[in-house]
Amino acid sequence: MQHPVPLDQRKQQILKAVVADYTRTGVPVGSASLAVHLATWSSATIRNELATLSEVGYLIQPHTSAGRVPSDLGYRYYVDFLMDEEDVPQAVRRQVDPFFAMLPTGVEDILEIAATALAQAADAVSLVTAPRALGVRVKHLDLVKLNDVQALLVLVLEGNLVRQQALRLTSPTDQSVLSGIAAGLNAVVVGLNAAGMSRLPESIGDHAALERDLLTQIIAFMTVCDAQQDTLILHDGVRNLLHQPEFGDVELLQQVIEVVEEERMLAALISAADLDHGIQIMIGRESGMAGLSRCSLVLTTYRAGAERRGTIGVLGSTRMAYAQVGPRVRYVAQRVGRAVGRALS
Amino acid sequence: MQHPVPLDQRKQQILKAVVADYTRTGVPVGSASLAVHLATWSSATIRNELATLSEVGYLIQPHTSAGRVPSDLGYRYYVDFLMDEEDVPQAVRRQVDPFFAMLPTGVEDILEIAATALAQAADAVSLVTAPRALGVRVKHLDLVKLNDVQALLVLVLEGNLVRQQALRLTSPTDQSVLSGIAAGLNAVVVGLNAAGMSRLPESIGDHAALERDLLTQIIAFMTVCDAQQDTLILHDGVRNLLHQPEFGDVELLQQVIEVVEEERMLAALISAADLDHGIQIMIGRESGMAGLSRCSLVLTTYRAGAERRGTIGVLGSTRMAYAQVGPRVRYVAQRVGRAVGRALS
DNA sequence: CCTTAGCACTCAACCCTGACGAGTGCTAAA
DNA sequence: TTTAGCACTCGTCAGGGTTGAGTGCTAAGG
Repeated sequence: MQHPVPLDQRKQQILKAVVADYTRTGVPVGSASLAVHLATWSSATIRNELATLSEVGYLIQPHTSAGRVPSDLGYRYYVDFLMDEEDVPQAVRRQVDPFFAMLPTGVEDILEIAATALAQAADAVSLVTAPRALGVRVKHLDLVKLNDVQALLVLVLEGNLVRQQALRLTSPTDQSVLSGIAAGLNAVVVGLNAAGMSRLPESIGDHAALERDLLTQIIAFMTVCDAQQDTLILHDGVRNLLHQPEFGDVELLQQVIEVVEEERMLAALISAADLDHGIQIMIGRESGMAGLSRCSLVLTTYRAGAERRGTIGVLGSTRMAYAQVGPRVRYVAQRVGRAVGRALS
Repeated sequence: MQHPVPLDQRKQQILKAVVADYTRTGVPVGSASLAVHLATWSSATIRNELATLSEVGYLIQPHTSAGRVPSDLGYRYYVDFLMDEEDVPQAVRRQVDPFFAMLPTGVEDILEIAATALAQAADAVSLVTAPRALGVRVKHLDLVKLNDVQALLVLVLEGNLVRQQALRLTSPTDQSVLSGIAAGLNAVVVGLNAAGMSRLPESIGDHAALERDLLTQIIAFMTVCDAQQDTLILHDGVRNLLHQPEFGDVELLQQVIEVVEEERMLAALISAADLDHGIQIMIGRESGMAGLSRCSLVLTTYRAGAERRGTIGVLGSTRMAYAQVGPRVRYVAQRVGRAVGRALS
């Protein structure tokens, strides 16, 4: 991001008022309507200021005789320097909290609930990724015979994530033998992650070739799991976009829905986000995604325990109420973190 | 459905031509354009026939000087008596088949792939429910200690469906004890469904109260699973609606998306469908769902093995090409059935 | 009796026009 | 430096005329 043009006190106040007005009404805002809010100056003075704000690129005029609309850059300035975040109102808290009052065991269930809750709380499309823990650890494993050449691996990971995968068997093997191997492996691998397990196969002698082969396959599968973890993206609330005037244009809507349904694009976007600083707001073209030129993303992480973290956030119109959305995303993130942490036991 | 008004040969031919034209163009079709297709009669003759077809309710005139559009009833007559189903073109087969070339283990993965494939093949919103088998049988179970008051039940069901659920422990129990109980239960319950298991707890004496308690909870959970099975509905392809002219109206789009995102409504609809006769087509208001008055559903079952069946189908505009969509839904259903059956081993 | 050419009629869609008004930029005075 | 005043721009909206697709009816012809 390039250095923002500095603004004096009055210009800041006016820019802030433009953003507030436009967010509320969705209509380009003119000097007259600003003059009633900012009674200190006349409409003519404000007009002059608006002209310079347009010159430096913070405001845009849709056409000559229209009011001003904040540009992406204008929103950026607003978000970085002017915005006063609002508390999450009681009404919203009371809407969100019940979702987390039920206590499902599976992390996936919690995430699905979180997506619904956030979509409702922020009146936008919600996005949630599964909690990523680099090198998630094994809590328990089991092997179930499928047929002569395949066995099903059932892995219980930290956070009660359950993963299954078919493993190939080099020779027909009874369920009782598989159970024995599973018990043996459990004694060794519990509490280890993929990296921690990588040396284990070497220590198994030739007398247990099958066991070693299975362990190798298990490690490979866990490595894949690690890599895949944040390609899973849940979303909800596309309907919330539809009652916004800017999406009355079906063209625009189409582009946005295409991006949302094509999870890969979102995954790329989310993994590109820099979430070390609490919350990341991507405004309009900042996302670099053509279809989202009129949309903004507000993303944050949720933490469950010290290590596990996932991403949660919303996708909405550039015109969204940033001062409200940010706190609400954080609020839900905190609830999700707590719920996932609880599920982790 | 009430008795349809019978039509003579010529009226049938004209109705069929109206449906074909309107499906292709999306514009109300007039007597002149029909006269070039049906060169046997003049536009005036056709006009007379159109008038009577309107009278009996098979056609609708948007306004006095517009052409005719098929009514729900008109489509119903077309679908029941006039439609010649088209073969699934090679191009579409080549588009669908690769999806099923990959072989994921989990049934859920297959369903997700199927949703994507069908949405593409039918150019509409696809809907897929999990395969329902009344009284699904247990293949394997395992118990993992979570903490002093909870244990995680991992159930592997027929078809390699894995389900997990936290169970309450009446007293602190070691993992080794839980593993012993799991082994004991496995010897008894494998191959049984919820109903088959219902008598078992009585036969366990007081010396194994914990085991009996856990078994009771497992049975309860399986019963819930049975009931929930077809509330899981995957969908894909909302974007396909957007390039259709009839959904240029955002109002309409909003209603449809609301129904699709609110899975409960779809679940009600699908479970109300009568799928014993191969394929069910619900046209417009026939679905009884207000938001879907301009949409049609084409649903069928897929079978994996003798007992398991799920529902798969599409939701699209009433104006969809029924002659193409039906066969394509069946084609994908057949592929899904085969894939799920294979995953079932 | 059925078919069809001809014709008057209807009505949405389109384009043009002028009035309106919201909003601007500029200028000159306070 | 601020602000009142004013000319100007331009999108929006309503009215009105034209166009053209499509109809229903009628009367003539097979």
